[in-house]
Amino acid sequence: MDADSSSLQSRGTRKRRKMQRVTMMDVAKLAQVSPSTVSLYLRKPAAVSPAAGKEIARAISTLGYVPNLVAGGLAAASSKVVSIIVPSIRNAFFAETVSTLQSELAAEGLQVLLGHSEYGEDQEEALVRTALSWAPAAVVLTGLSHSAETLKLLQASGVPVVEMWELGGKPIDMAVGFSHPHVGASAARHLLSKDRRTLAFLGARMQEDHRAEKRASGFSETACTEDLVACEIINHPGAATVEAGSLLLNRALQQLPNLDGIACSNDLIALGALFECQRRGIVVPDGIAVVGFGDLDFSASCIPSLTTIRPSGDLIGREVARLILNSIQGQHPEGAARIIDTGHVLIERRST
Amino acid sequence: MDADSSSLQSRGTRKRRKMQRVTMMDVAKLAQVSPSTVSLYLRKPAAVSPAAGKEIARAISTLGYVPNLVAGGLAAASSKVVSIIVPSIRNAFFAETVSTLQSELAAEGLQVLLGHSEYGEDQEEALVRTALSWAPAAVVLTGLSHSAETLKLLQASGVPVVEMWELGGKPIDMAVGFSHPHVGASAARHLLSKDRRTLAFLGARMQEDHRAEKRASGFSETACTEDLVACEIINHPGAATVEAGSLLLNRALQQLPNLDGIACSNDLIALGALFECQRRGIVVPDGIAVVGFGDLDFSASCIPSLTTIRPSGDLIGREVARLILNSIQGQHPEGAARIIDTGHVLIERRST
DNA sequence: TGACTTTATCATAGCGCTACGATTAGCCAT
DNA sequence: ATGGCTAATCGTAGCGCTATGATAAAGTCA
Repeated sequence: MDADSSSLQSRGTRKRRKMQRVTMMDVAKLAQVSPSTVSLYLRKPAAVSPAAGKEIARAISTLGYVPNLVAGGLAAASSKVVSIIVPSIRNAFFAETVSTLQSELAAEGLQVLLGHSEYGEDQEEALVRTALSWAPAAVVLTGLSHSAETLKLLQASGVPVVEMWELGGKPIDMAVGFSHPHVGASAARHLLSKDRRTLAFLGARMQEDHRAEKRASGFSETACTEDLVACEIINHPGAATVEAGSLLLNRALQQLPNLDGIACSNDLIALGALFECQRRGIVVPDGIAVVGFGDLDFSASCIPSLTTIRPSGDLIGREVARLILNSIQGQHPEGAARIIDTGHVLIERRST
Repeated sequence: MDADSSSLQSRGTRKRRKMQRVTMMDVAKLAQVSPSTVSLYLRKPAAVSPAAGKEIARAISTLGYVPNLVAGGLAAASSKVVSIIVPSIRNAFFAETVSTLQSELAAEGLQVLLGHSEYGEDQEEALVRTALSWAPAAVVLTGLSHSAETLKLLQASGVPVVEMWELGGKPIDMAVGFSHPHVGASAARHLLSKDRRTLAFLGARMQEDHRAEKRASGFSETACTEDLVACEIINHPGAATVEAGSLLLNRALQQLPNLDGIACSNDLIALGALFECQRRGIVVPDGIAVVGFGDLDFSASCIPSLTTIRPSGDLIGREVARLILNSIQGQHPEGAARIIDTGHVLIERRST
C-alpha cells in the first residue's frame, strides 16, 4: 500500500489534478470572509459592507485573482458571452458593426464570440449550434433568412436573438436594420431624378447574398417607369471587390451601350466601375452616373467623389447592443420595440 | 407550512431552479449506457463499440442534445476557446487574419473570442484579463509590445500565447509575423532603384501603431544613402484612411516641393495620395512614385495600379492556427520552431 | 422590553461535464 | 478449468462558482 503519498487524503480514493489557480476560496480565506461574500462583492459591490469590501479588494489584488467565468457561467446557467454570426468579417460593413458592438458590450462586461458563415445557411446552423453550447447571453445573426433547424434551435434555447442588417420579415425575436428594397428604390429614384433612363444594377454574389439581391429588385421595380429605356441587373458570382466592379461595368456596357446610370450593391464595386470609366475615357457623371452603397472609407475622397447610400453599420451595432443589454437586464422589449429601423441616407456627391 | 409545494422534494431543503435543458444524462438514459460512455463517445467516438455508438447517436438526435461547453470547460479545466486580441477589426489587415484564423480554428471545434484594443496597452491588458477568465485554449495577441502586467498575467496563466504581425523581439511564447523595419527597407530600396532621391514616408497613427512606426524607421534608415536629397517621415494622428492619404501628400509637398517618391504605411493612404496626385495633375509614377503596404482589395485595380508590399494576413492566420493546434495537441513547439517568419513580398505595379 | 424588520454574512447544494480509477466481459494461452 | 490480458463500460468526485435560503447582528417601533 502507498504509505505516505496518500497520507493527506483520508483514503486512497482517486484525486483530480488540482489546478493551482487562485480561486475565490483563496481570496475569501485571505480576506477573512466566506466565499459567498466574495462572490457577492464581485457581482454587487454595494451589497457588502465597505470594510469587508476593502479587505476583499486587497486580497484580490495581492493574490492576483482572476475570476473563472467558465465556472460562473455554469453556476449561473448563462455565460457573459454574446455570440455574433456575420457572413464575413472581411466585409467592411460587418467589420464596422462588429467593432462597435464589441466595444459597447465589453463596456458592460460581455465578451464577443465571433463566427462567420460565408453566406451559407448550413454553416450558419453549425455556428448557431456551437454558439448555443456556450449558453450565451444573446445571439446576434445577420439577416432574416435562416435554416429551419436554426430557427428551431434558437427558439428552443430561449436565448435572446437579434437579427441585424435587414428588415421586412418576421424576426425570430428582435431585429435592427433597414429595408434593402428601399435602398434600391432610393438609388433608382436618384438616378431617374438625374434624367438617366438606361440603367444597370451591378451586384456581386447575389445568389447567396439575399440582401444585395433585394436591393437589386427594389432598384429595378422602382426604375420601371414609363419612359425608362432599359434596366438590367448584372451579377458577379464572386466577392464584391473593386475588380468585380470593373468587370461588371464592362458587361453592363456590352449589354447596354447607351448606359447612363448605374447603382452598385457595394462601394467597392462602384469604385471599380469608376476606375473602369476612367480607363475607357467615360466621364462620370456626364457619361454615366454612379451610385454606390456603404459609404466606405474612400467614398468621399475618390475621383469623382461617390454618391452613395449610407446604411450606418455603426448605428446598427449600437442599437443591437442596447437591445441585448436591455434583454439581459430583464427588460426584454415587447411588440414594436423589438424592431428598430435604422434607415438609410443617400449622400449626394460628384458621381451623379 | 407549505403543504403540497414541497411534496416532490423529500424535505423543505432549498432547490435550485432546475434547467430543463437536455443533458448528457438524458442521452445516456435513452441510449441505455452510462453518462461516461456518452462523454467518451463525444470526445473519441472510436473508443466505444459501434453498437453503443449508434445507440448514442440516435439518442442525441432524437433529444436534440446540445453539449454544454461551459460545463465541459470547467470539468476539463480548459475551454475550447481561443481568444484573439487585435488593435482594430475595421483594419482590413486584421480582418483578414481573424477571418482565416476563425475558419481554421472552427474546423477543429474551437471558438474565437474577439477583442479589440484600439492600440491601447491598457485596453489590451483589460482584454487579456477577461480572456483568461475563460481559461482559453490559447491567446493570440497583436504585436510584441505589451504592458508589464499583461506579460505577468499571461505567464502566470500557462496558456499558449501567439503574438502575430510582428517579429524582431523576444516573444512571450510563440510568434508569427515579419519584420516591419525590413518592409520599410524594401520600400526604400525599391524607390532608390527607380532613381528617386527626394522621399517621404506617409504614416498614420504612428504614436500608437508601433509597427507602422517601425516601417517608417526602417524606411528612413535604408533611404539614407550618399546621394539622397531628402527623406521625411510624416505622420497623421488620426486613423489610416484615404482622406488621411490626401492630407499627408499635401503636407509632404509643402515640406518637399521636389518630392519624387513616397512610401505609405497602408494602401488606403497610398490610394489617397494617388487621388491627390490626380487632383493636382501630378502624374504617377513620372512625377511621384508611390509604394503602398497591404496589397488591399483595390490595389491591383486602381489607376495607376499600386506597387505595394504584401504581408499576407492570410498566411499569418494559417500559421497561427497551426501553432495553436499543435500546442493544444501537446506538441508545443520548441526553440526556433516557435517563431515563424512569414516575410513580405514587394509587388511591383504601375505606380513606381 | 420584546416583537419585528432590515442588513450583512454565511453554508452549501448543485450547474453539466470530464477524468480517474474500478469493474466487467471477452478471449487466449496454459 | 485457471489465470492473465485487453477492450469496453461504468461510478463518481470534483472543476470554481452562483443562487438560495438560513442565520446572525443591528435597528425600529410599540
